[in-house]
Amino acid sequence: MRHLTHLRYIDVVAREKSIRKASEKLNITSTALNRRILALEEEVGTPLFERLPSGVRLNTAGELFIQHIRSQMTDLSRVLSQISDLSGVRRGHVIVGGGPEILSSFLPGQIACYRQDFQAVQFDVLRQTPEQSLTALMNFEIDMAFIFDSVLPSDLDIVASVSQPLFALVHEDHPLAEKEFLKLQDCLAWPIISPLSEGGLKTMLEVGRLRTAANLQVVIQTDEPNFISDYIRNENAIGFAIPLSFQKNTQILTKLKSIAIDERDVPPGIVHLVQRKGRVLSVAAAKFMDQIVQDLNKRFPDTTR
Amino acid sequence: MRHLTHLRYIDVVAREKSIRKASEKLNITSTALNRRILALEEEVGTPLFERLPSGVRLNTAGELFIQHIRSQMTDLSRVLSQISDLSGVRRGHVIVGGGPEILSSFLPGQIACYRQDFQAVQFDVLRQTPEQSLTALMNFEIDMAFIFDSVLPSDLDIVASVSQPLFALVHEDHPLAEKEFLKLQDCLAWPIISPLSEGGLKTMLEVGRLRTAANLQVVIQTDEPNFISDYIRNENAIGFAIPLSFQKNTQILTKLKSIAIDERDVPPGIVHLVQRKGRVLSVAAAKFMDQIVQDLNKRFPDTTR
DNA sequence: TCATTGTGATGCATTTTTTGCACCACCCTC
DNA sequence: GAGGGTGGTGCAAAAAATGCATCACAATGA
Repeated sequence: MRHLTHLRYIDVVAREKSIRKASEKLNITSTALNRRILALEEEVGTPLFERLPSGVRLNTAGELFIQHIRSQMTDLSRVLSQISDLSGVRRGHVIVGGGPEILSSFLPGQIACYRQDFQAVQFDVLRQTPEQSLTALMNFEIDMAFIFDSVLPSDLDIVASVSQPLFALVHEDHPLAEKEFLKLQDCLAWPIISPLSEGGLKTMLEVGRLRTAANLQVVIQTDEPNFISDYIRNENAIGFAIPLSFQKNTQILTKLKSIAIDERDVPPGIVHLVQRKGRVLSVAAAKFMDQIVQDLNKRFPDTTR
Repeated sequence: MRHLTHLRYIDVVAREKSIRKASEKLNITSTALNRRILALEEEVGTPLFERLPSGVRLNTAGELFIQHIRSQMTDLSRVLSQISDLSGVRRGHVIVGGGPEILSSFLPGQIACYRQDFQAVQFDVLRQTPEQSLTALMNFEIDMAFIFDSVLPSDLDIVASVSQPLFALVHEDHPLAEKEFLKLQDCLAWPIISPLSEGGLKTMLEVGRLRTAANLQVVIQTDEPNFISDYIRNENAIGFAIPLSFQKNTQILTKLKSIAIDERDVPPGIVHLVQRKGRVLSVAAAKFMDQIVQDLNKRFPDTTR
């Protein structure tokens, strides 16, 4: 869409903070791009960028304008999505952000399920920290995000919240494998694979550690669910995960067993599904969200929305 | 703004329901306009207009699209207004709709007051029936409207509501002129100038008529405040108005007197200041609204918001 | 029935706009 | 002060938008 292209130019310049870099990304000359910007500033009647020796940067007017541009672009794609929905084929582009916890088992399942019905919908899945998700939401870069156990600003709409107790992952031959549930103290004798990044799982485990004064033997720190599951197939170590990361997934649990940690030791974390406040999503994204919320409700009846 | 021009083209075609007529209005050839539309439909991927022998008409996709276009246009002008507000000079364009009741005294005073501070703001004042105001609001043709005693749909935001009792207008030499207030029965002996259009004042008077079984001698029907005031300077007739139509206006009341009608005879009507639900107005329009609401609160302390 | 008048669509020449190349002026780093 | 980075500009070529003349079609009216 030609119209969109024009807007995208400005957007990319703002992101790249350099006309030349942006021009490469857009496959046009810096000249053309530069003149476009000059023309736009002429039309608006005031400069939108500060010129620095190292590139350009949005000034206050530019910040206002770029916000408008971005909201226009997403609005347009929403309308186009609605329009093609009229003709029966649901098209669209859904962009989802989230941490490693939901990227391994839950989200792939959801998207596969959705695409059974609507083949023309394309998905972008981004691995992000909670902070990245928040700014991406505000900049209209993603449609929705999963945020695990993090402080949420007020300019977000929480679409669903699901409580996630901590589970230990062990090999099926592990001495603890037959237990129904574990106290954190039970893990002291074994090597521990701890989450790496701050927040989320790591915080949950940390809380448990402080509560129970358990001196866990952390031998590996990583956030990769696949690494964890592969590793505990080799050594009798203990990994940790939340149900969203392994439920319904046969692959990751092969020869493994998940055991609930006593909630008195480690209180459950909460995963929020959020979107930018007040934003109207495209038909495709909205329906996808619906599906997720319904599925969460089915699997975790205490999900709130 | 060039960008805006493109959007306006489509908008005008939709309004005129004819490419040729629209092209005249836009001072371009029908060819150019036609091709623009074809190109746009190409980009969107589906026709937006039905071609009829008598012109064009929006189809469903077009309706969706035009709504987007209009919201984009007003959004853009809002952003531009915000941007120029950054540099201290408040620019902008405020479009207000309303019935004759508010066009005579209240609105001119408000706009004059506002423009004392902000000379660069331009106003459009449209005389509209309540129905016209409502559709104009929904189509982004006006920023705000005054609606007098009419049913309000739920897709409006009521910014302020002010209760307006009925007043009789008589010449200062009129036998009734010295009274503090009037019963409707007091008016039976004199020629009456009644409002013409349905709704608003007319309805108020009608309610009073039914309640008190007063058989008023209607000799003239008109909605024009100026006509009414001029006429009762000549014949000892009685006109009717609400405070918003004559307050603070020396001109219209010259040699005239306004007398409150007993509220037990005629219950007060309500004037609502409304805007499209959820719409963010330009700085100019928003500040103007603020001023109005403040002024209404000062003059009619029972104003609700 | 046939001419008239309205509608939107299209081929082609013209005008306007946009783009790309080469180059300038500037700033920072080394 | 050389080198590499930035944005800005003059000029010619390329691309896009426009206008004219004309077509096809439908409704209207004599």
